[in-house]
Amino acid sequence: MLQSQLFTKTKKEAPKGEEAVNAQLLIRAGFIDKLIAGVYTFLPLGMRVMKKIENIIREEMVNIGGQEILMPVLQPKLNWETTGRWGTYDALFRFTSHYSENEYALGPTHEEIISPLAKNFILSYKDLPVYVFQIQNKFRDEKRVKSGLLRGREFFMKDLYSFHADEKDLDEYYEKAKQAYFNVFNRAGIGDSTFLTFASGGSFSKYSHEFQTLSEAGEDKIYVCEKCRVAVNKEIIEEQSVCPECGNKNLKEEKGIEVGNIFKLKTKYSTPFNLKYKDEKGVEKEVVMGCYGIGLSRLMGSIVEVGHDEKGIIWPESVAPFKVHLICLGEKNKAKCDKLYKTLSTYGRSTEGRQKAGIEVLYDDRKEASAGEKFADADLIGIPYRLVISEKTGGKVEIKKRNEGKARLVDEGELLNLLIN
RNA sequence: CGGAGAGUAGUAUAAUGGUAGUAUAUAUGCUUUGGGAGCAUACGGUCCGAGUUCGAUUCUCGGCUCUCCGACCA
Repeated sequence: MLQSQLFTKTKKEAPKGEEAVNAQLLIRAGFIDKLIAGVYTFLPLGMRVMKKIENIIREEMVNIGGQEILMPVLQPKLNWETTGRWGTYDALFRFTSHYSENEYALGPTHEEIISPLAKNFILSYKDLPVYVFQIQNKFRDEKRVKSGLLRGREFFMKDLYSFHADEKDLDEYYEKAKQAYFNVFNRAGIGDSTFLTFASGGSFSKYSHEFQTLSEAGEDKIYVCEKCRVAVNKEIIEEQSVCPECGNKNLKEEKGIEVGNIFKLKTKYSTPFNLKYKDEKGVEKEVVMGCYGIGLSRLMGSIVEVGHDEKGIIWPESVAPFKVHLICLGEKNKAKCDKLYKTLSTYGRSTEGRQKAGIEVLYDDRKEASAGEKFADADLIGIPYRLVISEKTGGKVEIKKRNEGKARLVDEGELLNLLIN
């Protein structure tokens, strides 16, 4: 991608009044734009990050048997009346059609849609277990939005729903889902600061589990057992002030961002929707359910909260909008830069039928920008590898990682080796 | 939902009951290219409504919006 053609520009100043680091940096660098409080446009850079996060999550969900679907955001009142949540779910956006008396909701979560949907296809024990998920934007009428991408009214979420013949099967799958969630957060680069956290289980389970990323920007108080790398949410600390794994009473108070939540619904939604199956003996039984959510946009904000310095964002390579930021200094070097850009971005594409995607490069080819401006933008945008070609680099290329201070000169062969491995 | 603060060019800021200033961005020209370059010229602004006033961006009231704190939160 040529930076001269990028839709967005960086800003020198953070928007007025915006205190959350993720909001400041993502807006300044041109990843997102705020439309109203808690509602953002994802710009080209932000969209690339979002797609990478999405793909990581998709792979992990498919890996535990998830089948992807897409349910409607626009939903009828009836489904919400069936569970009694039309009147009690405060965060539900509700409205009436201008042409009729029909009332609708914008989906904040999809138990009310997936449960009756599943009735069409789950009739027998032979149809179980089954797992479906979707990735889409959700709407919640939050009393108070806050902290940039961390709590919004419209946000991206992955929600997976599992259907089982009995609780034992749910329990087994729940553990698999837990592991898949760890994989997601590890791959997204925040594994080191993300803790499995025991939280309220509602009326049907003792616990649910949250995945909490330690951050000052977090809104939850959690108590971390450093031995077991698990934590307890403050909401249940009255009844549980010791580590549930090892009994350790010496827990450390921290603030966390809830980046994921897994929950055993059991029959909470199968009952109102009459979601049943026939077992081997022909006896009707209720389907047992689980639900598993990850907020993608919140995850993106969390990654920025965890990975930044005073100059800008430091993206983990797995979710960075580009792998390489190539900076060309001086018009005299343009031909050299163009050539390297072409080499990198087409690398491996046509060699002996191997299908490689090429290296993702943002090429700062802007004539008018000064060296300082280009460096400042590179630091702000936070792409993992910065390459520079200038008068000083001679026949070589300077390479510097965003999270390291030192730059060094390499030749093209070494460069390719570094970037491919 | 309770409380607090704030709305002035694209962005960030200053000032004023009487012609709204600066920086940056943008446009043009020239110079410049290793840490947000220089000179010149140009373009561009007081959230909405009502009230007070000869006159309101400024004062008063109402509304809307944003941010923060708290409460709430599958």
